[in-house]
Amino acid sequence: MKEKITAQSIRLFEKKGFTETSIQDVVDSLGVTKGTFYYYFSSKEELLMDIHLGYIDGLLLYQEQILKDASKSCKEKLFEIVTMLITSISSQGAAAKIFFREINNLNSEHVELIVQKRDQFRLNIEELIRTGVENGEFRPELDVLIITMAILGITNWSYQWFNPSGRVTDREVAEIFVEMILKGIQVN
Amino acid sequence: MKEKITAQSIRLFEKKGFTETSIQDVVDSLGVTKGTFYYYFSSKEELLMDIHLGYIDGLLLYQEQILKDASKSCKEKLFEIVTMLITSISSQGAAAKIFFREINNLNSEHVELIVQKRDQFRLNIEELIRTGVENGEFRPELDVLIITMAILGITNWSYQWFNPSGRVTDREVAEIFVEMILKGIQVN
Amino acid sequence: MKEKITAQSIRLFEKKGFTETSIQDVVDSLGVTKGTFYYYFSSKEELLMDIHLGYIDGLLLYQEQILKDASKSCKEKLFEIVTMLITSISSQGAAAKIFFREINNLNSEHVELIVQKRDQFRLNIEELIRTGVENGEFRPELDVLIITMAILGITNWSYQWFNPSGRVTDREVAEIFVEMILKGIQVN
Amino acid sequence: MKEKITAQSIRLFEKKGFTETSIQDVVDSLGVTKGTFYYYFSSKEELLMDIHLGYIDGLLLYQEQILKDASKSCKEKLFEIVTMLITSISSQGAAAKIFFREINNLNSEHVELIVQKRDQFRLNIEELIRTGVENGEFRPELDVLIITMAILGITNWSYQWFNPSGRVTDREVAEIFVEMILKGIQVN
DNA sequence: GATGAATGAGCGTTCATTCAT
DNA sequence: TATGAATGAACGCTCATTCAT
Repeated sequence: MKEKITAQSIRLFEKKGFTETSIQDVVDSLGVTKGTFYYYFSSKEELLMDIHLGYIDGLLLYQEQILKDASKSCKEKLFEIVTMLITSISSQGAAAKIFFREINNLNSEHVELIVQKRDQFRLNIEELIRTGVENGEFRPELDVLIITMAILGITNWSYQWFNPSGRVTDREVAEIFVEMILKGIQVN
Repeated sequence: MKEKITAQSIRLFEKKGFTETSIQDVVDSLGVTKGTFYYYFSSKEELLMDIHLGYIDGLLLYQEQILKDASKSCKEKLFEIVTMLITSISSQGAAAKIFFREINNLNSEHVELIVQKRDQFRLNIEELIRTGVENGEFRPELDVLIITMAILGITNWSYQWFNPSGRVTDREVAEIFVEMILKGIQVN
Repeated sequence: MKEKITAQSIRLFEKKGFTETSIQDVVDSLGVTKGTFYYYFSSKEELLMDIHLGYIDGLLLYQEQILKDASKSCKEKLFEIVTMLITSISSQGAAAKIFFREINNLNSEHVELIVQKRDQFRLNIEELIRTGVENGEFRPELDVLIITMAILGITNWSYQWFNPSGRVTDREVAEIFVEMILKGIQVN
Repeated sequence: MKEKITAQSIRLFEKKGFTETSIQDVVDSLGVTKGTFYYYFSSKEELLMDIHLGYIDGLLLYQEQILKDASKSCKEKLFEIVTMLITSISSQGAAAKIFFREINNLNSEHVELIVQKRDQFRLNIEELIRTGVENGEFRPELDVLIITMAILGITNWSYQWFNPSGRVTDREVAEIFVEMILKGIQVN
């Protein structure tokens, strides 16, 4: 039941927004009562936090697996991380939208925890870029921090537009993105 | 007075969010009463729409000026548009945050209008890239639509992190971004 | 309107208890809406605090007037204070009941303030007894603190049973009380 | 288990109040579940009634024992009853507070029964005073009903302030009270 | 132009109680 | 005996909006 509530909430929060979706909306759509909701969650905010944690923890876990694989180059790892992000947006689009859009509806302690985890994710990419610079894969003059923000912008922004059933698959988008990140768009 | 209300609202909406900011908050912080608000605005949503229009119309206007300058190359125009976006986030940070974050609080007609304008802005960039491909500035195999989304992601995402009083100026960020967009990050 | 709400609330809180009386009950009985209530009071607890302050401040003010009258003996002052308490319970019975019964529904800060005022009222009586002992009106071996509590018990308890329209008037009750306090009940 | 629930409830009801203490609070603090509570009690109100009965029935029983002792004078009996009341507040302080404070949370039938028992307790004291008047121990002009209320006020009020671990013991308080009741406070 | 009293619909949350297991 | 999922009614409170002045 807790999972049913979470799943349904993700759907509704994505469609109507967190604040605009009432607990009543959630439980009505499941044919249960508000009491049931509060049996499983202590507050609406806790539910939102659950959704946030479910999303970011999954990403962090997968990112770590990618990064610790000593057999791959930095370029390959970058490609895999970008792919992972687009894929996650593709497969968990609703949760992703909530994650990027509704963070301000968490209380300050929870915001802090989520921001910490987002920071960790970003720092891991910074580290990857830095390593790539050091081992000669990436250009030495790069401003690692800004470049990392650019890469995150490219990928994260796709929650705003990427359509899993559109012309281009998630993997193809990732390939285009990485091609651009590595080679740029100009003719040499 | 209408402008004072708008300006103050932008500040409050950015800090606390649109839904979490009440009309009472706005008028209290200005030392006037709710009646005054409703003399100038027919609804809270109209105020939000005003803020949205103020932001996007400014961008569109400036974008057009950049694009119609026949003396500049596509690369140069791209640089100017990127700079404009970062600068706008730098100088109108609060309005930018509201623009990207609170669109769902507009009613459906207004959402449609804003989306149309955002689409126009994007289509203009697509057109610019396409022209660059055709005239040999950009690589011919580019997927113009996805690349445009990547560029928008890079720039728009900066509303999430760019700090005008930080280490790097808006212009420097724009330069780093365009350098990356054009040349990529890998060593050739 | 604020006074109408307060007056009606006193009536309802006395009859049904503070917790058992809802804001809905209050506003329904006045033919207004909840919004009106919250236009005048920031919370239900604030209303309760208003009622408490209205009661205790009135008593303290009157008590001071009695005590500062240099022309009266301690016995006379004691009689006037007892009379005042019974009379206040007679004329403001409902507020008195709420005052004695519902203090625990105030928040901790407000409880502290009210307790402080009740303490002040008590300390003033202690001081009166002490003065009476010193000037030979009262017996020298009295335990002033406990005696004060006994006097307060006699008077305050009357909120539980005193009926203004009963056999004995408030003034008569006060006379009986003071007679007993001064002379006791046994035959000498 | 039923006694454990009752004992724990008395502690919680005294600290937080009856209405403010939920069944959940009670069962959580005992490490059991709500179902268990409803196995032993048919309602929260029944539990409160149990507490009331436990307190008043004890007092009535003891009062009867005191009163039927033909070897004691009315003064002595009065002293013993006052002592009993202060002692009960001292030893069962929490239950006493609940008894005096939460009676309004009983349903009307139960209120009636408790009031009846409180009345019986009071009537027994009235009878004692009346006998004392008739046999010459107490002054003949006393208003027995009001005097009884005064005595009850003195003793019952002590649930508001008496501290068993304070400067004065329960027995000493009783002695001071009875001394005052019998002789008054003025110098003859 | 501006006020401020009043509305009314809705929201998040609580909690005593029930009941199948 | 005891559990725990589920209910449903109520509650305190918020807030965008209206409107007579």
